[in-house]
Amino acid sequence: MGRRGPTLHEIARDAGVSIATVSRVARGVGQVSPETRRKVQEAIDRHGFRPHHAGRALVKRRHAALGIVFPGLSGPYYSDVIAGFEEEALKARVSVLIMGTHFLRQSVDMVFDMADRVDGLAVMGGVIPEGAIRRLVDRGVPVVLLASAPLVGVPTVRTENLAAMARLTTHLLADHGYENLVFVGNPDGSPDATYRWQGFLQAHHRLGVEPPKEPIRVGLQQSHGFIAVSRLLDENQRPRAIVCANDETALGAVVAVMDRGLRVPEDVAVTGFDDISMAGLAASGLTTVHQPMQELGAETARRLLRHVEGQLDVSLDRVLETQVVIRGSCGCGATDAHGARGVDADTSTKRPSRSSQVTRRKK
Amino acid sequence: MGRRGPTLHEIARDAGVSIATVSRVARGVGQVSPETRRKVQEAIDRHGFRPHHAGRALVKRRHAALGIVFPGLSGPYYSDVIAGFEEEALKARVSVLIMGTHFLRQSVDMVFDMADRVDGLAVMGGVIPEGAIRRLVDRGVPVVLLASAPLVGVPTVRTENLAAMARLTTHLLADHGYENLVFVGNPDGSPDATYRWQGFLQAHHRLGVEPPKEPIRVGLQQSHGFIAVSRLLDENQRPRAIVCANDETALGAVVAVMDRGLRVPEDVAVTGFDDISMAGLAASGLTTVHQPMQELGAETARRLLRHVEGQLDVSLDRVLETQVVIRGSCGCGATDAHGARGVDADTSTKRPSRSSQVTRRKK
DNA sequence: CTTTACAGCGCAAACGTTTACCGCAATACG
DNA sequence: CGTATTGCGGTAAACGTTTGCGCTGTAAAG
Repeated sequence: MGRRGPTLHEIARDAGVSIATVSRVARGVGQVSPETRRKVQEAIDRHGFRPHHAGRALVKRRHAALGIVFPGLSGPYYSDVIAGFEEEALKARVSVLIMGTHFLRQSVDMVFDMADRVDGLAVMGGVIPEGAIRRLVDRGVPVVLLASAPLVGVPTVRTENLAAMARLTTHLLADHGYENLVFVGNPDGSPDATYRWQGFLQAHHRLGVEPPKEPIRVGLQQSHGFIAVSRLLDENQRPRAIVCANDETALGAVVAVMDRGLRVPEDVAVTGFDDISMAGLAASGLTTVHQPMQELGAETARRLLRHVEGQLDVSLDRVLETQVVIRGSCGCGATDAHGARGVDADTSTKRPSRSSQVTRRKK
Repeated sequence: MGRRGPTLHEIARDAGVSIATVSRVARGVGQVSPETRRKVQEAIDRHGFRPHHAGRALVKRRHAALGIVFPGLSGPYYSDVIAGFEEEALKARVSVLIMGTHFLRQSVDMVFDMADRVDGLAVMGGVIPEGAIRRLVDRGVPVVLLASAPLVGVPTVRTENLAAMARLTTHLLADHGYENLVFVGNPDGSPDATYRWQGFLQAHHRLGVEPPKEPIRVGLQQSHGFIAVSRLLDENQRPRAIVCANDETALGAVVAVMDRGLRVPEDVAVTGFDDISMAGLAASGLTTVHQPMQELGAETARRLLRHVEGQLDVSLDRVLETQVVIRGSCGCGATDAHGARGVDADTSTKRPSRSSQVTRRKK
């Protein structure tokens, strides 16, 4: 166990120079004669020398790594955010440490462990308590919050949730004239869900419609949507439309509805949020809100990188735009079956619909 | 920029002891009187001391980190494998470095960079050339191959692809009596695709049926399946069944078929591979092969951990079982619409079907 | 009262880098 | 021919830990 490969000293001995010279040659800096450089380079190649990361990190006081913390790791949402984050980090030649808290209590400790081996940390909203974030920041750890409610003194990157959900809900209420909507999702579960629930409420209030007292509080996975809606229908409380906190629960909801022999959207309309790449597939295509998940990750990485350099205003709160995407599951143009987003996004038709600021997307 | 937080020295000075004692107290080891321990612990708490990772890594010659390398990062497949890997690593209190090569040439260098800062590396099959793997191993880097063709001297963890695909293809050929099958996927793209193509061929040969000369060589994303099948149908070459290399392309294929006004499975049957959680949703539920992706990641992590400890037989080639899952898209029981796997897997009915070793799954 | 044992803790040597500083030799300049 | 200048490259001091070793002093054993 332990170290593999040669050190500066061995190369130095072999090449008959000092370790300083080897270090200079290896990094291609400093004043070294072509002659010496060649000789040293040969020794480096011969031994396959590569500098040990820890030694470098110690003296440079940089880990050359960024960390990102999520509640869990599986699911299309996380993977897209991670992909954007990682790609941007790689460009800056910085490694990415990843962690899912899995909702364990011990996970806060693990986040602190992680903080000790990276230069900066991206933390998704809601995964660890605010107090822990504060302590991290107080320790001097550069932190960027991701999809989180803003916290004073901590830069944030997120997407617009509230207004988008309000527009989507308004579309159901005003354009379709649906009454009796339900909301599936737990507002206390994550900041995203909180804002979406608020947008749902806001739309009702603006239109003078009484919203449901309570959302159906379940998690964000497909199975949660399925179970919640199955139960709802079994109780013979059939809503006209089901507004889900994200696409995965919405897809679960669609299955549950169809499972009871009902049709989407004729009997029950369903909407989602996120616009994951599968959203175009379900039944007649899921009406949802598009948010740029990959860009969310990428922007977070860029900000974090700047934060590490001390070049970021910590009061930053970047809000990325989102867009309502109308497909079939809300009841619009049922003939536009299964719009295939992600398949050919460039040619997707965007045109104003009945409700302004709403994009209708087909094929 | 650089270091934040106090060092052993500052705590030692403050507590009036030596750094050795502080180190011992911080780690809870060695002989320290209760009195001293208390005093030092107070100083540690007061300053919020946490040991600097690089210092420790240097002397312990351990990074306490594992790396995992994929071609890309987004998509349900990777996220599940990663989730399994990460969870297992976390249990061992080891960090996870993640990287997507994005099919760039420079990525091989980056893999070597990564190798310098982890204790072991999991590499997905096909992402970097075999020669690079060899060099990694020669340098003494513990490597475990993931979903790769076996390579002598390098432990491998993978899932059974060939036989499963042969069973699935046999089901289409023999049980359904379909002729004129096409295969969508690039056998040269990844080891998984290679084995699946071979299984497809094997089934044909065993039944004495002439297989297609060539597969339709496209990538593994949904859009690739959509485009490939759209083109195929536009050329008026309608196959009776489309066997896809994975679920995502299969889902793309389903959309393409429906887009032409054709029905799945009545006009064209479609099958996938992987059994991602969305597979239960598409149209009448995707017939596919279930493979334990999360377990694949977890098992890889466990093996890698043992490899790092020098306790792993490098000739290991672990093959995880897979299972054909029959849903509606192959033409079986069209009334079983949209089996919702993942929703309630425990209650899923498993019963022998016409073709042995095949599981029929509904709801 | 002397020896032995051992708990408690400090000293100092690693671990493998980077880099400020300095000395030396060769060149340029007056 | 003496003096600045400059290019090379070596010396050594960090960076922050862990840990083998050895020195104390007190307690137990003889």
